[in-house]
Amino acid sequence: MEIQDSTSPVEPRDYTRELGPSALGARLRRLSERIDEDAGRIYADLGIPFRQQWWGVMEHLYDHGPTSVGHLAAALGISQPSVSQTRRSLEAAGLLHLRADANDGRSRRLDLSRDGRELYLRLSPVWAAMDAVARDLNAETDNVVAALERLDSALARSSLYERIRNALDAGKHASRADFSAGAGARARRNP
Amino acid sequence: MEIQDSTSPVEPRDYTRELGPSALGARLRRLSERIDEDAGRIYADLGIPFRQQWWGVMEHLYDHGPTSVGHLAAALGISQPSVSQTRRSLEAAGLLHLRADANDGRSRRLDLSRDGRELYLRLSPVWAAMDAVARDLNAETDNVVAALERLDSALARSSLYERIRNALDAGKHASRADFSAGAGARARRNP
DNA sequence: TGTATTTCCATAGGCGCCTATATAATCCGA
DNA sequence: TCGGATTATATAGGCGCCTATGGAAATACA
Repeated sequence: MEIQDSTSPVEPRDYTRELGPSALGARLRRLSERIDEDAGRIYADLGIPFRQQWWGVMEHLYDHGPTSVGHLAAALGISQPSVSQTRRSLEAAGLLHLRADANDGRSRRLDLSRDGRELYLRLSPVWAAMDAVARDLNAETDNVVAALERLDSALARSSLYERIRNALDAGKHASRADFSAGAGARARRNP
Repeated sequence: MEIQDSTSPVEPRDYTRELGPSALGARLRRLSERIDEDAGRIYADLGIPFRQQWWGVMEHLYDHGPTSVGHLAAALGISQPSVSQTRRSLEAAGLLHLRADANDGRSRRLDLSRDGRELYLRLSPVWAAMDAVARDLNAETDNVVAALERLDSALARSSLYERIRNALDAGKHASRADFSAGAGARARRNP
């Protein structure tokens, strides 16, 4: 996975394999990007311009019909500006209509265009195949999705911020000692 | 977790809980961002300007001493432009020195500045606390890190792209049938 | 020695999300 | 009725990574 530079005096390693939020966050991001990239290549192979961010919006509109930016945001669990941005790119691609809401001058009704519906139908079997692959992958990884679920739940119970704050506050005296010991140990290791 | 809009006619749901690469990718990204955000809040609380992307580079330079952009990229398993970009922001923050390599006119030697070293030492106990939290979190989630490891390994064995390609190619005839059935089923559900 | 190829790094632009902010419309209480 | 508070959405800018590209230096080969 890593680029092995045999002339490197330094042993290459995947630094995201270490613990710590920086490593964990980076690792999750990297996996996410790898998955996005691979899925993107499939669309490119099929000659279909498609963006990952379109999927949730398209699916929701196809399944549930016209709705507002805010409802979409709530339904998809993402922020309103994200929906707004997605709406904009979908519209630019001719896949979505925007109309004023008859009952509220602030609100916009979003709906898939004919092209949007056709694209959705065209991609449905692709997504079905992707789903099947993801299911297999999940089984192969001994249910990584459940593990992510557990992580989600754990962070919902107590956010990482809270956890770290508690650790820092609880270790207020001990961390002084750790600071000195840590600094010393680190200083010795420095060439 | 979701914004519950009680006036919404649509049942909100976390769409990343579904299977499929789009959902899985989005879920990983979301977790990554949540973790980044929470860690970022800690630095903000401490009044320390710090960016997530600095961590790997700083740690490596502190531990191993001056090195080149390319070596850092290999060591950290990220792309050279990412290192280049991180180098730039570190330098702008006064945390890193850049020097020409005496033996190769194309290469640059990167090293932590005095300020960079001091920041590293200052943050070490914070990172130690973060590590401990991550360890607890990992235990609480029944080893989510191992699950991510398995996902990494599975994708290294066979990329998602390959897997989806195989599924699409294998289902060439079946997917025609699925397409018709799927389209029909979907069309009926559309209001 | 000259040229083609490779290596190193900087830069540009993109991705999909986020928060912050601004503007306009709507609601509600005095 | 008016004005403050709330709601709906667009826009700006940022994050940390990526690929693609370009320029310069080094290397390889005829």
